[in-house]
Formats: sequence, structure tokens, C-alpha cells
Amino acid sequence: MKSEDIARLAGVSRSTVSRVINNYPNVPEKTRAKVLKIIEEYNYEPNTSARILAGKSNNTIGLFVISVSENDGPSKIYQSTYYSTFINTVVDAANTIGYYVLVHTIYCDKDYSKISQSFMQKRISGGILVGNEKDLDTIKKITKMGYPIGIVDYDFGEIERNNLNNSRLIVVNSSDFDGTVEALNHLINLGHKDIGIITGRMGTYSGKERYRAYEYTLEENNIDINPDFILKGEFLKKNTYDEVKRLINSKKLPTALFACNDDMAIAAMEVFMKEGVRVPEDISIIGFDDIPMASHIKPALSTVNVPVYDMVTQVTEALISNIEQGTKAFSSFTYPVKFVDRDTCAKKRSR
Amino acid sequence: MKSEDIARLAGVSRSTVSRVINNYPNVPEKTRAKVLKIIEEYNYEPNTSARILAGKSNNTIGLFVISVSENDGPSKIYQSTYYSTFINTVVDAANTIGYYVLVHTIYCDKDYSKISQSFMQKRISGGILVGNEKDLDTIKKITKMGYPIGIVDYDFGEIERNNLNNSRLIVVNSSDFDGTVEALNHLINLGHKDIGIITGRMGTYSGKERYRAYEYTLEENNIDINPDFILKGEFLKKNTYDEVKRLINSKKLPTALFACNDDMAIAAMEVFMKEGVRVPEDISIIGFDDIPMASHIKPALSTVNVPVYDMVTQVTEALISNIEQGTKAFSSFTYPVKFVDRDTCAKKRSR
DNA sequence: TGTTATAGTAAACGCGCGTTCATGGAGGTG
DNA sequence: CACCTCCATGAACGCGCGTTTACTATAACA
Repeated sequence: MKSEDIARLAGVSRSTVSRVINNYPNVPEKTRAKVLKIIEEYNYEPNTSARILAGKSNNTIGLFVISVSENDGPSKIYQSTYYSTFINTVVDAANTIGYYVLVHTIYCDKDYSKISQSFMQKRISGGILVGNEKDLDTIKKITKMGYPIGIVDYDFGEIERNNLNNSRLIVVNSSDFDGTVEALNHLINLGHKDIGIITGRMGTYSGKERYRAYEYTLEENNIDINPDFILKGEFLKKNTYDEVKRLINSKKLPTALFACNDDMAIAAMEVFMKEGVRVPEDISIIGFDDIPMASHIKPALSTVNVPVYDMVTQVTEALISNIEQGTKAFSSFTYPVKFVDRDTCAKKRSR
Repeated sequence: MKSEDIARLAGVSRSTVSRVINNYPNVPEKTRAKVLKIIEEYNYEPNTSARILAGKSNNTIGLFVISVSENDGPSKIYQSTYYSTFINTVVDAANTIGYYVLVHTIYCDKDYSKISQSFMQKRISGGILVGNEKDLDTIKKITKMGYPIGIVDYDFGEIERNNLNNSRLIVVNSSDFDGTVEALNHLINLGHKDIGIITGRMGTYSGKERYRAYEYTLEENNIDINPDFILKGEFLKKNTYDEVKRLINSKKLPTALFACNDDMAIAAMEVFMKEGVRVPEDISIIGFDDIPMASHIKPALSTVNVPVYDMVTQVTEALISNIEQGTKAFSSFTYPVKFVDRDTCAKKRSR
């Protein structure tokens, strides 16, 4: 069933059918109704490929979820729960406005080329980058071709430094620096001075920001940073276990630990509790993100709430708006985060 | 940049370029190399729409996540965590074999038409149905058009009853009946006779199967079913709270409760603990699915593990294999589930 | 050397639709 | 009644690529 068939059945020409489908004004109501009736009757749907080829937008955006290769089989699906919710939100927001979403998983340092490839092959109208390290070269390449992209969690400065101000770029961040400061101040107010950190991936913006805020806050409060208290994490539970074990076996334990995300905070708690270190009596813990599980574990995790849903909806809507209006300027949004105190923080006890 | 440009630059005709791209045998190695060099040099990527229009497969499958409309704003993303992991798994499995995935969210009873629409408009090679109630009419329609679809969790019987045996249909189920029987037998072996259930959505296969197993097992063990102990659930935490509260306020409490999924089990536990009913001392609880959170809450939830990752990977691979081979027969897979006893089951105490 | 098989390639058509341009007819005005 | 305007509509072209067909140069053979 193609538009030609509809035309024949309706006793008009293909052009008229096309005009009806695309809501052209200059077709009389009577003819329009006649054509619409046939379309309805035969369940006709125009072929998207042909439309795109003939110059129409394809109403499809690409979502690129950049994750870390795990190769742990089934566990993979657990690790990525956080990013999974991104997908749902983007799809929902886009579908609502009549856009389709083509989802890709990109593994860091491996298949960034899939991104520009998808743009060129599929002629998608725009893309959204979410997850770990976003490759600057890819971003440059895409924007240079004139395609719009939305990025969740990216360094504004990087945009200016690379003269990307006039690109069709949308960046949505959360105020991670402030959130981290707030969380750490809470620990300091409880009397803690020996405050450790499990860092995130330093190649990501939030990873850098959260660590930067850690250094800043401690310095601001005249607290020396103990290098032994800095655990190198990857935003994953995976290697957190070993790092925390090593911390426990070292000479001195901090009295508080700030983890750069909830997954690592939860992993740390598991190790502590298994090794007989009580939370929060012996050590206070704060996470970041406020994933659903944070409020369900015992003790409930104190953490920093990030409005992921709002951020992702925003980037999706802003992207589509950019697609339709063809804006050629960089725009950005920053969402406030909020420290949520639950049951993993306690006053420092004098030992 | 189109194939004509490549042809000109390589000093050959467009046909030769096409032959190179599509790996036709009858083009000498020298010419092939020359063309490939130009393609590489100019980063040429053939236009997918044009290829599809010219008769090529588009290597894209549609994923239709059927969920329940919530309209709870942000909470929506929490509710759907379970299905979100489906998306990731499908995308990963498909991408690995070189297929793209177009993701749609379908709300029950509302936009089933989006499914067939996507098939006709986008000319996707196949589709996967996941989530709540799958609309039989839609399935009939798609298969009648000759398109293959994979379904996770669907009644085999429905296939035969509707003469869909010769359709390109793939169904992947888990042995929910057996799993439920195993879980309930565990409760019975602990001495429980007053066993309640929070049902799932009865329009889904697993919802029906798990309830059927409940009736079967109790009858098999000569235990009368107390209608007051049957709570009507929807697989969501949402209305579970109220149902459980009502149960607590009624004359008699069961000594064990089987929830048709973990979300509802966890919701029930929350209510019980808030109302001073101890788990598992006062009431034993078992869930279904074994979502990540199940093992993290306190007390850790006893539940039935479903190999979601394997099932979803299977349906994706089977679908793509069907697409490429054009098999015209129904095929099905059933995955075993396994009861996992954690900390929410205890012997029945004599009161 | 003449003939036939063969490999390599170019030209042409079609995929389904959007769009432009030309045409014809209806209605209005002088 | 003649002329012009405007609106409805159909014919034709192009989007980029796959494929079929036909042609040409080369190799193989007698």
C-alpha cells in the first residue's frame, strides 16, 4: 500500500494525497475528507525512508549511553541500573512529542565512532550523550556537521575552550560541586576531620567536580587531606570492594567517608559491615545520586539527591526544540541538588 | 557525500561503488581497494533511507515496552526500573550483532496502535514485546503482515488457539508456575497454613500463572484458601500499600504472604514494619523476580530468581536469527526459575 | 588469426514520497 | 461578453542507492 494506491482509490493524484498527509492548506475540505477516509480505511502509513529521502526530517533522535565495559555477564544489567532509567525517561519524553528514539550502547574508548556513524547513516535529527566519558573529538565532529546534540554532565569550560559556542549544543548539569560541599560540611559540622573519599571516574565532569569540591571544602576548613583516605573508584561497585578492604587493613581508618556515587557507597557499607566496622557508629558514609535503593537499605543511606528525571526530560525537550527551530547557539542548564540526611551519618565519637 | 561522489573520485561508476560496498564478488581486487580507499578517506557512509528504499533490510528492530500509566512524575522512573534493564539488555544484544534498536514506550490500553504503525512507517525488520498486557489483536495484525515478533512472557496456549503456529513468532517464558509452587511449598514446610497472596496483573501471563500456582499448591496440600488473604495487586508498589494496610486492619492476619513480584513484596514489608508487624517473626514474605534490591534490603528478601538477562538476550538473538533466515514457524523457550531463601521466611510460631 | 567465453563495468530503471511548475477551470470584474 | 485572478490539481523531477541489463575489453581456445 503506497500513496499511489490511495490516490487511485480516492480518484485524485498522488500530489493531492501528499498534500493531505502533510497538511497543506490549499486543498478543499471535501477532497481532504475523501482522501483521509481512504487512508483510514486501508490503514495506510507513509514510508518513512521515502519521506526522509525526499527531504523530510525523520523525527528520530539517537540516544548514546556511554558505559564501562564490564564483561561480567548478567551482573552487567545490575551495574547499569542507574543509566537504564535514563533511557526510559528519554524515550518517554521524546515519544510524547512525536519523536522516535534509537538507542545505542557505547563502551568507553571503544566505539565512539558508532556515534557519528549513526548520524550519517541513519540521518537522525539529533543525539543525546549520557553516561561516562564523552569524547571531545566526536562532539566536535558532529557539531561541525551541523547536527544538534544534548549532553548530560559535561564541562561547560570545554565548550568555550574549543570554540563550540556557536554549535547546536545543549548541556545539562547538576550542581555537583555545591552538593558535595553541602554534604561534606554536614560531616564537618558533626565533628569529623578524618574524611575520606571514594572518587568517581576522573574523566567525567561530575567525577572531577565532586573531587574538586572535596579538596576545596577540606582546605576551606583547614583540614589536611590524608592521601591514604583517597580511594580511587570508577563509579562502580566492582573495584570498590577491594579499595575499602585495603583501607580497613591500613593503619588508620577515617571517621567519615564520602563516596562519589551511591553504588560505591553501598558497596563500601557492605564491606564495612562484613568486617565489623559499624555504620554510622564507627564511620559515617555519604553517597551521591540518591538512587532508589539508597532509601531502602539499612541503615538508609545519606546522600545527595540529583533530579535525574528532570534533567533528562529537559535535555530531550531542549534538543527537539533545537531540531525544530534550528538554533545555532550553545545552551545550558544547571539543576540544583540537595543533600538528604538519612541514617549513615553520626557525630564523631572521641575514641 | 553520496555514492556518486565516491564513484567520480575513484574514477569508476556508481554501480561499482555499490558492488564494493555490498561485497559483490565480481569486482577485481585492485578496483575494490581503490574505491575503499576513497570511501575511507572521505568518511563516506551510505544513506540508510536510500538503501531501505532500494530494497535492503534496515537492520533495525523495534522494542516495545508496555507499561502501566502512572502519571506520578518522577516516581515513574523508579517504578519502571525493572523494565528499564530489559532495554539495556536488548540494545546490547542487538548492537553486538549489528542491529539497531528503536525503543518505544507503550501504555496499556492506550497506544497499542503505535506498534503496528512503527512497523509500517519505519519498516523495522522485527519487534520485541516486553512488559504488561500484550494485545492479541496487535500480535495478529503484525504476524499477518509477515513481520516477526518476539514476546517475553506470553501464554503459549493463546498462540495455538488463534492459529498462530505458522507465524514468525518467538515466545520466551520463565517457569513461573513451578517457581511459585517451590516458594509456597517452602512456606508450607515451615508450617504455614494461613498463606496470603498479593496478585499481579491478571491480564499478564505471569500474573495468571503465579496465581494459578497459588491455588494449585494450596489445594494440593489441602489448605483452604481464605478470600480475605487474597490482595489484588498490579505489580506496582502503588496500591500495594493500601491493600496491605487493609489486611492489617482486618480481623485476622496470615502468617505468610506471597507477593507476585519483589516490588510489591518490598512495599508490603515497608507497611508491616511501620505498623509493628515483624518480618519474618510475625509474618513470612516471599517475592518474585529477584531484583537487585531484594538482596540489599533488611531483612533480605526471599524470592524467586528469574534469569531476565538470559531470557531477553535469547529473545533478541532468536528474533534476529528469524529475521535473517525468514523462518515461518513459531518457536518458544522456557527458562527455569529458582527459589532463593534469604531472611524473610521463618517457621510458623504457635501463637 | 578468428571466435567464443568471461570478467569488468556503465547506463538505466525503480524504490515511495515531497515539491515545483504548469495547466485548467471557476469565479469575479469591467 | 471578454479578460484576469485565484485556486485546485496533475505531471514531472529528484532524493541516494540496489540491481538488472547490456555492452566492452580481455583472456582463452581452436
